[in-house]
Amino acid sequence: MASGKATITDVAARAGVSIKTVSRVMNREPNVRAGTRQRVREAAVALGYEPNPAARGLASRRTFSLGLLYENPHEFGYTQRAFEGVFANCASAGYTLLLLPCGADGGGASAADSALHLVTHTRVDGVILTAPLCDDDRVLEVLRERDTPTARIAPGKTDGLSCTVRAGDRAAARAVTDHLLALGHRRIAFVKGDPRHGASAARFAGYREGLQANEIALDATLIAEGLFDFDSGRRAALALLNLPRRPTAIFAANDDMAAGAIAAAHALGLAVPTAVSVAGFDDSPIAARTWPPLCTARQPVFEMAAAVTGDLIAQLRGEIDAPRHRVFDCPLVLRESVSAPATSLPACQPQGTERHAAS
Amino acid sequence: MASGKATITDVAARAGVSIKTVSRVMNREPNVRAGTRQRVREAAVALGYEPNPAARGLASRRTFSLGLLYENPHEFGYTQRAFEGVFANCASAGYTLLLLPCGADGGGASAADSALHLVTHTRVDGVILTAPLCDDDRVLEVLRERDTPTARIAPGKTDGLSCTVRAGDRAAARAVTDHLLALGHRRIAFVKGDPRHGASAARFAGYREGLQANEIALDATLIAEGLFDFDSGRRAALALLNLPRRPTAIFAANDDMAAGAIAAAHALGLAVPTAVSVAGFDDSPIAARTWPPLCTARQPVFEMAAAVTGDLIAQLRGEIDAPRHRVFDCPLVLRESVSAPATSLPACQPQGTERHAAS
DNA sequence: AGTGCGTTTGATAACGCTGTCATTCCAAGC
DNA sequence: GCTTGGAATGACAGCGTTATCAAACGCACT
Repeated sequence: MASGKATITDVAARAGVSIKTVSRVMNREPNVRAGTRQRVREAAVALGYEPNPAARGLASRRTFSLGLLYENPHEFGYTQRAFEGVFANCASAGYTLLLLPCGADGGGASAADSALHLVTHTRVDGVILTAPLCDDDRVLEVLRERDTPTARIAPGKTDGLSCTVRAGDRAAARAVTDHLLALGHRRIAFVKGDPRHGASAARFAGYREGLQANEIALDATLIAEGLFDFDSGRRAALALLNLPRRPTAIFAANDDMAAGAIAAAHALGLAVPTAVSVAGFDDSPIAARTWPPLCTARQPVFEMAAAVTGDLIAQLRGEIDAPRHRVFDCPLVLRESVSAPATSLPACQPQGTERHAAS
Repeated sequence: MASGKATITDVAARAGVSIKTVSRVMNREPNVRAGTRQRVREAAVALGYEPNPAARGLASRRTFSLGLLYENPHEFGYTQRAFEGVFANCASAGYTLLLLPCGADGGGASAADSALHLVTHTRVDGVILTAPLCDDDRVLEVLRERDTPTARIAPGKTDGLSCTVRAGDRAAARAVTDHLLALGHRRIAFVKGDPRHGASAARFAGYREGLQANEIALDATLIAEGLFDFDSGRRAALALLNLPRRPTAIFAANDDMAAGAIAAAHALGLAVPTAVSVAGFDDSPIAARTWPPLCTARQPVFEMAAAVTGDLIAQLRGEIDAPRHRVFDCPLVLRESVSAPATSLPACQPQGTERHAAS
């Protein structure tokens, strides 16, 4: 049965009603008698009827699709997890999802141009922005001009117009710092994240707060700049670990950089966590794949993305008036890359000493 | 100028032609005088006209969108790279891309149901399947029933109906094996991939071929089963490295499992590559993030995905008649996880001895 | 000038649905 | 029984394109 060619007219004929009533049933509109509704449903199923999205879109001036705009991520695995969360909610709400990578390494077009394309050419009903695009003024302006409802994942600031979701970055970074302090670390280095991301500053603030609460002065030599990617983390850690008085712990603002820090430690023949502890942030897929596995704070990206997508759809449906702003906790994930500092630091057997200088 | 509300009628009026002519110009159809074409183009630009995809889809019975169906991948990072490649070509050809994760961990619906949804509800013009879905008979049947042009990435077998692209798995696995042999390894273990992937058998065949060419008998105790994910690689390596006569090298059928093997070696206090060499396959993002970095074969996923997408679009446009089947080379990537075997194996300083049993 | 034929253009009918508004139905109230 | 008003239903006009087919055009030949 059902060759996918049935139209609303066929269903209407079979159910003995007008096409308008079929339309009402398919769109879950009120004011249809229960019996009628039932009959229409059965006819639709029997014929394998699926509304034609193009016709629906043309008549209703909606596309039932959302756009997810993102930059090619330094944060390894983040985008995919966010996508899964967004998709989960789109699918259940009957929305279609368009991904749009953009930015320098994303494929040519500027972020604002991509956003423009999304709203003019593709005509999505709403747009979801991930960091750092969600703080890009030109992108936001384009979307505002077109009155496109927008949701933002991990923005630096909320704006009272768009739904947002973010992690409790400061509190979680504070918890990681407290954990290191509780183990006895006093020289804790911090590798900052990409300054374009709002989360970077918040995580750094949590780190500072933790030190302050323990009356440890901020040591500027222990603060390094990073960009959220593996290599910037590796380089930052290399510099930190070559310091005359090197830190006993490195807290990197995300896992990818922390993985880089672990690699740097290995390269210098410093065992983790014996010689130096390393903590990250996110609990991204790589956190469980380093050796030793990364101690980190779990950012529930899937859940965050799903939640904000739900809010956006609710807004599109007019179910909520004011935009929602959600904050998710990031629980500490204890893994082996962190331990109490050694009282003295024995020179460790370097690893991979005999390795080649390879391509 | 251009508020995105201009219709084809506006453009026609401004250019002084009929809407049909505008349509012809917008669709690059022949038989329009050069001057007319020019005038229409200018009018369209001046008004900021963008064709309405819904109207276009309704009238032409096409959606100008493709679906990418994939299982939530064990292969870490693979899907995202494939997506980028597919997207790159869709965007330049004016196609829109719909991602559809499916399968057990993808979000509920079975693969065949997802495929059905794609062709009935979303009505994509074509579908791209990644392994292992591209060898799923039910999925293929659904698509064939609906006459949906299909492209397949890394299928086990070609079928003469759909465009395909795959890596030269056997040759590349052979090259990795040869490399290990050339360094002097004789006890080379192999961790197989997910048997549902066509690539698994091909890579294993390459490994066997390499041994055979060097007249080394296949040692069944050195063959382990894996599923392409980190943990199955870790477990397989753990077993192999606990063998009475352990291998001097482990060749895992993909990088994620190889990363697991490295973790296993570390856990047993075996230095990589001093005590045991580890090679992977894919050159996925994790390959550069392990310690030591992974020696592997580079599978050009982006390029493969882009190529097969181009073929699919060409097929949709009727530019090619018979489906194309492409094979991509996977060049060897030399990195530090592989070296010549030690003549004798000194007991190594175990790493992370003091680590906690953490959560 | 007239004829023929391929090229260029346009009038108009779909495409399958939703929005608007009129109509019908039905139970309650007098 | 007769009104009344809200709930249920339907007729019909778009929505902005493409497809069809006919008309007009322009050029090379008689």
